Amino acid sequence: MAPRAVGPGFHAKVFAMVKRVPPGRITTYGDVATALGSPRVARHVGWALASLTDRDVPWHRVINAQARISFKGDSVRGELQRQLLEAEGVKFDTRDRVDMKALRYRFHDLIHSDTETLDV
DNA sequence: GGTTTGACCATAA
DNA sequence: CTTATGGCCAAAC
Repeated sequence: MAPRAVGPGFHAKVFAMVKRVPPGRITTYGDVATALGSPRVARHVGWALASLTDRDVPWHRVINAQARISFKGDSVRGELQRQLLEAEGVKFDTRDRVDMKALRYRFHDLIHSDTETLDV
């Protein structure tokens, strides 16, 4: 694949949004997508990051709603992401899960917190 | 310009 | 808990 080196449009928003995430914090694709205006574009968020390679975008701070690292096929990226997060102080659970409730970074109050998943 | 795909999410079983 | 299915939308082919 040969992605463009310039801002493809939607990706630009994703990149800018991910750049907002402070170190030691994590966020989910859905949150980024919601912050962009539509929670349905969650797939594009990850897909946009897929085009990333060496940029100022902390893609490793973006995980899925399951509080786990998502990767389809190449597990190498997942291991790398885990190392990058650990380097920032993010601790992983025994099942490779992070404390989303505490580390989840919210871009704005635009996200509905109606459904609170009470687990554990 | 139609088809395929994809680092997802929510819901159901 | 895990697995399966549908949906959603932009970019790549």
